[in-house]
Amino acid sequence: MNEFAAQPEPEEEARPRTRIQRRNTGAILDAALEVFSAQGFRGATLDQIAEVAGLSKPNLLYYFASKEAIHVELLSGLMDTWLDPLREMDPEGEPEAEIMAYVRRKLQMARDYPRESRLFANEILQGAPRMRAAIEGELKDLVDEKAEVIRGWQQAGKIAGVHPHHLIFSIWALTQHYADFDMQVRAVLGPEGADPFPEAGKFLDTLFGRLLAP
Amino acid sequence: MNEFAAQPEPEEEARPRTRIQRRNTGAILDAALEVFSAQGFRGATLDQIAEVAGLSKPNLLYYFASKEAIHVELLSGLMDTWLDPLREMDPEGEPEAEIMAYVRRKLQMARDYPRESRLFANEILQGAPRMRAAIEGELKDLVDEKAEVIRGWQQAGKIAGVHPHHLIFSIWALTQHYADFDMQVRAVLGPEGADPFPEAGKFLDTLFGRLLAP
DNA sequence: GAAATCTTTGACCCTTTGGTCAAGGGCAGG
DNA sequence: CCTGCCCTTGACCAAAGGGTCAAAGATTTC
Repeated sequence: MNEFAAQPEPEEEARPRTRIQRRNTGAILDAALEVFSAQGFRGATLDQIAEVAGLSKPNLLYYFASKEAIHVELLSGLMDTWLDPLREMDPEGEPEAEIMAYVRRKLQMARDYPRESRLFANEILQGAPRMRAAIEGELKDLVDEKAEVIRGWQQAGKIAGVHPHHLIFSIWALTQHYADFDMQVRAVLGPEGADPFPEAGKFLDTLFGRLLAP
Repeated sequence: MNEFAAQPEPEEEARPRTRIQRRNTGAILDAALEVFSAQGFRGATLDQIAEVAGLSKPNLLYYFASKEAIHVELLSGLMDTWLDPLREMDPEGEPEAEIMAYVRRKLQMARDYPRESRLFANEILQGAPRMRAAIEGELKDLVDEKAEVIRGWQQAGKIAGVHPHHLIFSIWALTQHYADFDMQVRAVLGPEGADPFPEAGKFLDTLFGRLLAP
């Protein structure tokens, strides 16, 4: 062991240790998610985030180096959660059931995590200035991998031979729409359709059922 | 149906008269579309818009009262263009063909007017603070009307009996996705899929063909 | 229970940004 | 070629917003 050893943590910023740090960084990230997803990066202000988090602005900046740092932290944390439903798609499973299950998981995410969906949408809309690498790397790789699985299923005659990448895009578009365009969906459905999701679920079941039938 | 139809021009600001006014307001609105759609309302600055328009900032404000006024002008001009493809759906036409044609028109708009699509998406994402009225009025009314037409077609057994409103949402989601998430689509498809639209068109033809078959 | 360390914040700073204004430039009509 | 009305802009302004800092409060450690 030379004296250059003993580097406890190889990478970047240390994660929160104390109870109080854990609580505050958590509160900040949650508040930031709230504000960024509703206002976009430039639309959000540190004061707003601080207020939602119940902290003072300088206190925010004690935990995060900058507004940008908070945003980056949110996004990088998000990517995994976001891709999990696709990761779970099992190459060994029953093809149609696997895809339908993926659709349902994704719709559930739109319902349960609309803020995350909007944060993501905002970022992509602006050309993903802070996520390009993750999109072109991690995300593309996973999609390519799963597209290959789907192609296999199609060649085995298990499901219809539609373009795998566009199939995945269609799942994203149709499910995230209910989070990202929530305001419009609710406005159009009016008060009767208070919760659009049950009906959306039925609709998507039909749609993908028909699309995938061999 | 109602007698509140179009009045000549009783309201607000006078439209541009002179050649020079027409040219400059045009340049400003085009520049603003460029900048707002790429950066969002708060992300855009008057200086950026002025630069793209080739005018000085005070000169912008000679033509428009405020940043907000430019935005509002853009959005209200947009609404009509945006709904036109749906308006064209003919109740007297052949049901499946009418809907398929609507899908194609909408996809073409996503390809030809991505900035408008993103401007719209930005606005809805933020909860439509400047368009709520138009969404809840004009847009909802048109959608309700067309949903009724679709329901008629379904009861006549011409197309499958899927939820009309969600059918329309699905058309919006699937077509606008190619404009709003363009960056992601291209990143995932990689260099081979340089122009995603031809393949997207084929995919959507299949998808809606299968969905609508009675 | 005092030193050492971690949290918190009031006050402050400087840049950005939406918006104003008075004065100067152009251009049409007489 | 002069008068009057558009058009244009350099110079400002005030507010907002990201970020800093020194000092005061808590906590933890020994």
